[in-house]
Amino acid sequence: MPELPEVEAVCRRLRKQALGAEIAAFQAQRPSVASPQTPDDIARATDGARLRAVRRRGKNILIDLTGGSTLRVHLRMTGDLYVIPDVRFRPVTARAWFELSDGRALIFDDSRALGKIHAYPTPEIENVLGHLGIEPLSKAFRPETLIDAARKSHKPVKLLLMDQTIIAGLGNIYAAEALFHAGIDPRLPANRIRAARLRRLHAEIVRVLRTAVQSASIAYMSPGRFSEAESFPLAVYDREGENCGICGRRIRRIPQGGRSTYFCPGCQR
DNA sequence: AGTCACCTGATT
DNA sequence: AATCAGGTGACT
Repeated sequence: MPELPEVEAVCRRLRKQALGAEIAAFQAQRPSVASPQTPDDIARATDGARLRAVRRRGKNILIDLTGGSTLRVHLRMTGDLYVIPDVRFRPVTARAWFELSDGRALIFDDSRALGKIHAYPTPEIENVLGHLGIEPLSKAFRPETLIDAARKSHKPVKLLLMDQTIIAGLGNIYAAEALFHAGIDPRLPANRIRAARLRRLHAEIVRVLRTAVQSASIAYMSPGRFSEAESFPLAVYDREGENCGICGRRIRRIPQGGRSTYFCPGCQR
């Protein structure tokens, strides 16, 4: 589910459904959702507050509240955040929820229970997220940004792309997809890739993410729970053994940084 | 720079 | 029973 495009889609849906809503109560089915903070910390920051704005920074969802607090929600691997008409309809995988004054509920649904909700004074958010790198869909993300970062790193370029302190929001799927479309072998040390190819990679990162945001926003906004997070075809991700749509060679899967990287040995060199 | 722990559920 | 999963931070 959630890399930058899916998180962005959740933010858009939240704005549509819950901006202005008032929080009546916070409940944590699993206290660790707030760790190292406590459910009481979250309740204190949110009781009686209204949702003022919903922002995204990398894969973080930021909910600014009246009263001066901001919630930071991280979906990690399996999290989702959505509004339902009545808290009694929540799924068993609801790890925490906010009861809204209008009777609805904002559900933090997370089957794997790795996601987090934290509360901070709004101005502190800058420091909390200060380690994050550039937003890849912002104007500030230039080819030179990538070229400079690559020059300083000898790790495999796929791991560079997934480093949140360099680019905020790229994850395993879209890093692999961008590298495929740029024709770059994910194993290449970043500092051994020529500037011209990094320019191409920059363009493909932006293109892949924009496409995915569009797709995810439509998928998440349609009524009911999303089940197919990716409704547009991925070129290499999760396609080990299939034939590449461009050159026909078998797509490979290799471990990188403890996770799977998919790539086409014909197209990516 | 690489490995592991955090969790649950789906798949092999 | 074993392996894998789109993330991240804390270890070695």
